[in-house]
Amino acid sequence: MEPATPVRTRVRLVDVAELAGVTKSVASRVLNGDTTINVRPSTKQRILDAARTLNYAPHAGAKALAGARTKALALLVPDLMNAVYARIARGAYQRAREHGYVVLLAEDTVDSNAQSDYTDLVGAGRVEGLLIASARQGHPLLDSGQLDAIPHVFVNRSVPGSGRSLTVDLQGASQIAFDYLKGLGHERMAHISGPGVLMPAQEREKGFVAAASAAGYPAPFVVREIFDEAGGFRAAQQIIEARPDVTAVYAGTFSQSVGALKALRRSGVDVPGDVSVLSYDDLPLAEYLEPSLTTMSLPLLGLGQLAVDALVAQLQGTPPRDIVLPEKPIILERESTATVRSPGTA
Amino acid sequence: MEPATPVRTRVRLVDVAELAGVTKSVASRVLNGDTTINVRPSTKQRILDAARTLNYAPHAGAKALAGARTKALALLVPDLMNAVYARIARGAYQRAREHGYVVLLAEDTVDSNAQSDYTDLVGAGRVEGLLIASARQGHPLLDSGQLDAIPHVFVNRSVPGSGRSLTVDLQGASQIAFDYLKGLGHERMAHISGPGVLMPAQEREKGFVAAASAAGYPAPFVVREIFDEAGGFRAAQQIIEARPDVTAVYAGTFSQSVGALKALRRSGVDVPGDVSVLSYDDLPLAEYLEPSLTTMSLPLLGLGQLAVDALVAQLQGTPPRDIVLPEKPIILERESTATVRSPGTA
DNA sequence: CTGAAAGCGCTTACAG
DNA sequence: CTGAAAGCGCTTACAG
Repeated sequence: MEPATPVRTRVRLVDVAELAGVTKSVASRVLNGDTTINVRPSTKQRILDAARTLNYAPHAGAKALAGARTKALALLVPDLMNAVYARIARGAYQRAREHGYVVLLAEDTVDSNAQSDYTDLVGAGRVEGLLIASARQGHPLLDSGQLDAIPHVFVNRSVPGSGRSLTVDLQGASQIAFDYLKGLGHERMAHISGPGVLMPAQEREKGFVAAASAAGYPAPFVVREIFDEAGGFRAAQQIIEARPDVTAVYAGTFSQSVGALKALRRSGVDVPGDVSVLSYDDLPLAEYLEPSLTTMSLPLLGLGQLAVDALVAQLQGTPPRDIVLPEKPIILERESTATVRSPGTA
Repeated sequence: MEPATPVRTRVRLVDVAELAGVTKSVASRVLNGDTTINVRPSTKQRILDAARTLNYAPHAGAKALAGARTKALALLVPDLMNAVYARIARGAYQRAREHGYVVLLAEDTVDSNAQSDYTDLVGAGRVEGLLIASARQGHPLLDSGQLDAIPHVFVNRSVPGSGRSLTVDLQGASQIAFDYLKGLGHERMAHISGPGVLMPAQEREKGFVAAASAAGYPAPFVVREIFDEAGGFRAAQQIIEARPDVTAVYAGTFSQSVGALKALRRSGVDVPGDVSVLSYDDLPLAEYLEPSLTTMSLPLLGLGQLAVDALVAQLQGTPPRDIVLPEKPIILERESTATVRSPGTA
């Protein structure tokens, strides 16, 4: 059994140079857009044409070895199945291509070996930088000190002291959420938050509580559950039980909202008649649920795009800094939220 | 502005060799598990220890240049947001790691440039092989002849004549679906199929129609719509309008089912009282919809895993062949399906 | 300005 | 069996 060998032998830089009647050096410089070189436009054109004719694709490994940039970035996400990361990834891909970079996506799950992911991608010299959307507190990469050696950016994660966090203003989002619900006349609200160790959950929670306090409203009832449907389900049960007078629920994720909807329905609580539900993450599905979900839409695509911008800037020597996306999240109103029921109607 | 240079200089093979007191050659062979070499166990151990101590990570580019395998595969999916591909991807990652490979994920959307994706990954020598889950008919890669030069496998896509298709038996799945609905007493069924050009849609459709015909049942009413919620919504509307006597709907995707549920609800059709809905793709969400969705669960993780196995085998010289997953899909029964309503009850 | 040459970090025939 | 050496395809000081 012979290893399958590619049929066609690789087109090399020399081949291009030969066809264009120049040396490798010139061809290399022209192809790489070196501006310090001075070649006749006709020569330049000949080289470009030759490359196109031969379908020249430079060997990434050779380039990297010779000291050139690999023009590759890696994006680490905690969960491929999560639509939020899928959006961020899409934004990152788009923008990366505009910068001439490829993005290599890796799922950095809790049980997968972050260490070997890192080694495979960074240690092996495959990528120039890392977009990390998977950094929870205590993440192995954070403590290993390995990140010191490589340009990186934290996406949708504020890592204290890193100076490299790219985030949406979630406290601000919670303020918007509060104002919206308040505008509908709600006073007794609950918030379905996430695991305490997760920064986004903390931010949302803090902002919501602060907003209520600033408005002189009763403190929202906060319950922390994991970010999936089951978490939302349990959270809603707790809310109904502990605070039956709550008229509005603000949930941290789409999945939690779906779970909450189910729990409320089960308990005979009408949405939005008795309780309004405000969700996160405007997925196509939101419109098709029963009732359709009012959602807070975060600029996720933009987050991915700006993350790439920030990383590329870092690669070019700009000192890294924390960035909070300027775009405000917006609320897309659907059926799950409504004016508060008049007191005593229930 | 200086380019950010990594602080630590790279640990090379020589460094490991030196520390272990051997030459590069020996170190290389030992590290790569060359069995033809004969070294004392103690020497071998010293080399391994040295590598670990120094945290040695071989430069992927240099290895590739020197003719070694890159130990990297690329997976092309049409849509990152689609949970089906996320599962396939997860399966592929797992298995690839077991084989010592990295998987680079790329979203190969209709409007993205498949050509440049290809060039970036294959042409640049970044990967040894391609897992293609994005090949629709007329896909640029299919006609360009470029695939001749690289080992590849089509995942969940049967590309006629390729001899490299890895698929689930969707006709068989449709047979199972039919038998299930028939078992519930349904006779007048409809099928929400997908765009005619997509092989999976064709297979499902063909199998369902054939099953009905073989059983001597009326031909199912088939409507072709795109694979998302909106498609399912429109499809259900057409079904209600054209065939109000239909009692069971078999939808090709989860999203279509969600859309269909909404359309039925809107039209006052009770699910499963009036019409049963059988969906595909057992997502966590299925349980939380109203009513919860009965789904056909495909061995998606296994598909990703076997795809990697097949590609790795190909890389080792085994002639490629079409493979149909042996595992049968299973039906997870929930609330959206029920025994047919007794005739005339409506 | 331009081209010849060195060197990036590996692997693997090949000679000893 | 083992080690010195060539070579993979590039880039980029450096000498001319």
